[in-house]
Amino acid sequence: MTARDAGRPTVTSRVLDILEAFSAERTALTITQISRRAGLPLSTAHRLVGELACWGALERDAGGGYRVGLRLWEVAALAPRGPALREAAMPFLEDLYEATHENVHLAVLDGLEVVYIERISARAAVHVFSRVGGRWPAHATGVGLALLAHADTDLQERAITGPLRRFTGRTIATGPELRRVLAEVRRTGVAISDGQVETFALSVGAPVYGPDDTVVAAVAIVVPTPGWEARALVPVVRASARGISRALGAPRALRSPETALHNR
Amino acid sequence: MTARDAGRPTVTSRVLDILEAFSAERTALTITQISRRAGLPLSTAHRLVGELACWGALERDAGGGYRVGLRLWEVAALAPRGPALREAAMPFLEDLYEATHENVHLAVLDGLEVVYIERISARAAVHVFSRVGGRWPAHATGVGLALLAHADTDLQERAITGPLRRFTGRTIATGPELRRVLAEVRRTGVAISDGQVETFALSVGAPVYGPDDTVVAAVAIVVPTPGWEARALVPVVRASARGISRALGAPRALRSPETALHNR
DNA sequence: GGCGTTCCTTCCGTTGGACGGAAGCGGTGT
DNA sequence: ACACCGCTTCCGTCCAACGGAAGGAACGCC
Repeated sequence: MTARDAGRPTVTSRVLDILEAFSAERTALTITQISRRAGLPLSTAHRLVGELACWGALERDAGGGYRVGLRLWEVAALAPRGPALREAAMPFLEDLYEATHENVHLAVLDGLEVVYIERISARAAVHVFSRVGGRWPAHATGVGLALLAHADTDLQERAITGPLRRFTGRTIATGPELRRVLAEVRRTGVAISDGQVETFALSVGAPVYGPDDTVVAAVAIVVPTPGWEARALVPVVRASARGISRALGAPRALRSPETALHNR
Repeated sequence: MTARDAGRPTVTSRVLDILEAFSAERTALTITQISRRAGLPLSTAHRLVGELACWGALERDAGGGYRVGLRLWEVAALAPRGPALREAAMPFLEDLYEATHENVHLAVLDGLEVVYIERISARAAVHVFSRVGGRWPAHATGVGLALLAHADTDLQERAITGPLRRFTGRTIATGPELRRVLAEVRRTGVAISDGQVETFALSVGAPVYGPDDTVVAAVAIVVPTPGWEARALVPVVRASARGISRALGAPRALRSPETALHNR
């Protein structure tokens, strides 16, 4: 599947390997470090990094090291599933934050993981595991369950049959359990992850629909668990998701307000 | 200077040309469009785009077109001058927004242009020209003047001697005038752009200092001009800039609060 | 001061991957 | 049915990418 599956390194794959060498822990690297992490000969890394830096995809810092450059960020700011989505959702996320003063998440699905597009956190909030641009297994979090429940059937099957990483004693750990939870999420329209990532945290998530009426993202709110009831958060999260869907132009969000979906 | 100055197209430069083919107006392109915009033969574009899409730098949408991918955005989220800066500044920007409910900008300097890192806008705000990830000439805006005034001397000279694009009758249009304004900005610590981009808008900007006590960014607030006085905004903007500088670990921001810099 | 280490940069002969014209394919409009 | 447009695949040519090697600069240790 990958371009370098046959051990045939192309120039493009090397360039991408260089970008991949950077991580949240290592945002600044020397050429030598890049060459090691990307598995490239020093002279090759030197040449490619030079070209990338010249264009602005990488930048040199004061010490001579390289960092991800502004120019790359400018291009990335055009990603529809990233900043463009964030832009539309921001007002609603701020409302959600104002209503609770807890952690608010906006994420999309990529494979079996969620990628956090935006995060608003309480100043002195509970320990936050998420990071904008960061990833997390979908089966554990509120946003992840909301996204997975509305994903392609074969993707769901891959999640159900695949290994499920365990974070706490309450993390969903078996396929049948995940299948049951996903069905429940589809029935109620919201996903609740109670103590499945951290024992003392609770997350309520809801799917966000795009113009073609498919689920494109999910919002969630994460709160400390003694002190909040999941039931109390369901209406605001659902309303926020509807608002974002409407802003994105989802037909579904324009229809009858909360009748068919509302159970009980 | 450029890698392709000698008309020697390298693979890396072609890959970057492909990324460059995307713009704010055209966020989705077909292979044919990419090949035209990047000036590449179709088969070459096809091969390179395929590799980029395989890695995740580009993504296919429902219609078969290509968009900037999430994976690229993840890497770009590591840029110190982008998201990392934004993260530290966000609480202060929100305070600034709460205090005025007008447009708040955070930007950095790249050449003679500013690049907007973050923007908070009033829901039904005045017409907004800026865009996150967008560029604007530095000599006209509040953020731009604040940044330029503290930039390298030779960069300032390039701005002063270079052509100055005019937006309104009040846009700074001559070198000597710009030189005078920049000196004024350094003296007062704030930059005021009154009607220099749009006739009925006023902007007050202040520099943000990094750990090494150099100016790394600028904050500004943009308000409609009949209804606001620049003088009234100076304290909040300055306080916000100081707050962000402190959050970034600037020694300067820890020193005596507002004595030496405060004039009158 | 001498020496080892580490990292950056440049050079250049070899070679294998990038190149792109051409042809085939599928969809759409007239 | 034909023309058009865009996507995809193929394959022989050739030149740009490759990377080992050597030189150079900066730092730290004995």
